[in-house]
Order: sequence, then C-alpha cells, then structure tokens
Amino acid sequence: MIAEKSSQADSPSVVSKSLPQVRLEMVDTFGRLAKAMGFARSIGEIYGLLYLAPAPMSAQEIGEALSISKGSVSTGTRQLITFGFVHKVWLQKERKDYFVAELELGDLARAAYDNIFKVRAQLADRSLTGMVETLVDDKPDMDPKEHALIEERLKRLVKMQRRAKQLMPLIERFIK
Amino acid sequence: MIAEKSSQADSPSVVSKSLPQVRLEMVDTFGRLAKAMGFARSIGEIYGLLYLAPAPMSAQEIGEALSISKGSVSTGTRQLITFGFVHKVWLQKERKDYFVAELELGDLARAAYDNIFKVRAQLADRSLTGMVETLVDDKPDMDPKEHALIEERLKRLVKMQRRAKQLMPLIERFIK
DNA sequence: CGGTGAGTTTAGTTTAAATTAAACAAAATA
DNA sequence: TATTTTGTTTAATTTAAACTAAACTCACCG
Repeated sequence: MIAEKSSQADSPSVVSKSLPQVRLEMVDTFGRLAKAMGFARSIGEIYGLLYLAPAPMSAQEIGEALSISKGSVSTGTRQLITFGFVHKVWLQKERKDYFVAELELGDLARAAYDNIFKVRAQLADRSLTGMVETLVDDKPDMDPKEHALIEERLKRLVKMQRRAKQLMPLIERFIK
Repeated sequence: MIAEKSSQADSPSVVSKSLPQVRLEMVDTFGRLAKAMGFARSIGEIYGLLYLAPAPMSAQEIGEALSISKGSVSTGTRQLITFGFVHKVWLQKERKDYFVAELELGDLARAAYDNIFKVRAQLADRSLTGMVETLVDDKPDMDPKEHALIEERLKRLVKMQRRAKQLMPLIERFIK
C-alpha cells in the first residue's frame, strides 16, 4: 500500500490515477494514431485505455483516468461506438453504462475498413464525379487547350480510383 | 474578355484570381483529403492546385492563387517534395523555382505508400515493441492477473500486425 | 411526484497547430 | 561591393477544433 502510493508521484499531466506504464503507453500510442487518421486524439486515448482495461470502465472512471471531462467522454465513447470499436455493457443491476473495447481482430479490422477507409473512398469518389461534371459546366468559358488538359488529368484520377476499387475486395477478403 | 471579367465576381475567400470552378474544387478536395490524413490542409491545397495547372507554377503564383503567405508556400512545397508528390523544375534561365505535380499514377501511389503508409506502419511497429518491453519492466509491480491479461492483449496486436505485414507486399505488387 | 444520479448537448473557453510577418540568408546582377 | 530578388526560418499571431462547464433531459427510486 505504501509502495503503491509513493511509487508514482503525480506523473505530469496525462493520467491522474496510477496506471501501469504499459497502459499509459497504450493510451499515448492510440492517441497519436487517432490524430494521424484525422480524429481527435482523445478518441484514440479512450480506446487505448479500454483496450488494456481488466474490466469494463464507466464514463466516470474513463474521465478520471485520462483527466478529461464527462462531456468529452460522452462524445468520445459515442464516436467509438458508432465506429464499432467499443461497445456498452450493462453490469448487473448498475445504473451506469460501462464500456468495453472490441477485441476481436476481425471485428476491429472490419470496423476500421467499413467505417473509415470505405467511407473516405466513397467521399473521394463523389468529389471526383462532381469535378467531372463541373468541368462540363466550365467548358464554354474555358480555353480549349486547358479544358483538354484538365480532362486528361481527371481521367488519370478516375483510372487510379478504378485501380483502388479493384484492390478493395482483395483487402476485404483478407480481413474478413 | 468582358464575360471573363464579369463572370466571377470575387468568390468569397478561397482564391484571389479567377481559376475555373473545377480547379477550385480540386484544391478543396485535396485540402480535405490532406486533413483526413493528418496533414495541414494547405499541403493538400497546393497539390490540388498544381495537379490541374497547365504549366509549372512559381511560389509566388501559388501563394496568390491560394492567398497564403510565402512562408506557407515554402514549407508546403518542401513537404510535398520530400513526400515525392511534387518536384521543382528550373524554367529556362529564370531565377525562381517552379513547381510541378507528380502526375504518374505509379509514382504517386508509390510515394504515398512509402512515405506515409509505410512510415506509419513502422511507427506503430516500434510502439508495440516498446510496450512489450515495458510490460516486462512493469511485471514486478503488477498484479499477475492483470499482467497476464495485458500480455494476452498485446499478443493480439502483434498478431494483427503480422497479418498487416502479410498484406503489404500484396499491396506493393499492386501499385508498383 | 420531488429528488438524485447518469448521460447528452451546447455555448463559451482553451489549446494546439497552422499561418503569417518579418528578419535573415543566399544567389545573381550590375 | 551594393542591390535586387528569391527562398528559408522563426517568433508571434490567428484560427480551427477539441474540450469544459453548466444547463438540460431522462430514468429510476423513495
């Protein structure tokens, strides 16, 4: 007991209560990862925390462990749930929600693929289609040389996109 | 001439000089894309601008077209060059640098793969290795039950990582 | 039905990171 | 060598977006 108290004298800012070092690192790693994917760091941190949690954690516990507000926990967990990285459990007759990280490799991969990769691919798809249409509208006011050049370059992108689409089922097969 | 002047009465804020709509959309699309990959939006915007440019553009032209400072252009182009998405050209005896977007599908894909995807995979790799080591250090101060649990979960990640590594040469073959 | 605790939502604040301005460096020109 | 032009670097500013505090909603319980 004495040892536990004295061993971790208030590590700078990340976490308020004593988590083992390895868990802090996991929080940090997933935090960075999230940021690299264009998400809020805290989303990743919550997942990192839950991923090594020995038991489901309540919103309050998460907030305390990461020292973030309950508002952030609420939006963060919601995001993670809609992505399919985390789910709620109701522990016996408790009133609060508890959260658990999805652990199954296959489920995780599928969630990432469907909810992030695929969605972004669709967005890109639509932009490109939109630009092809816009080019048609632009044509009258445009130098024909420039029009031709842009058309050619849009076609390259379309080609690339088609290529990427061929790759997708391949990846799907791999992860599912 | 009259038509050209009157047709595009100062579109809000994005661009100072009249670019065709399709080029504005390209700027925007790549800007968003960059952000989704965790980069500064302007990086993407510069690439989007160059991708549909009928001729190499100087730093000044880029800055004016996107209304960003020359500092931003300088750092943005540098990034793009180190990634391999853009290269400099020296136009005849001009003093300034001119920039051209890499257009070759294969080169682009390889650049993205090598400089973004692969680098991030390596980072993740190292984090995971680090955590496995940390867990060893943590062991003495740790409840054996928790230790076992964390070990098992780290192993899952290692397994997932191995899986991803198998996928990589497959992708490489596809894009090269 | 009033009270309590959990969860959500949002207006306002804070913070991190992108951007700028301006000083600096380097290269060419005359 | 002084001058002009281009490009880089960095201190300071701005801005976007994450976060918080606090009001609110909802469900349960006495």
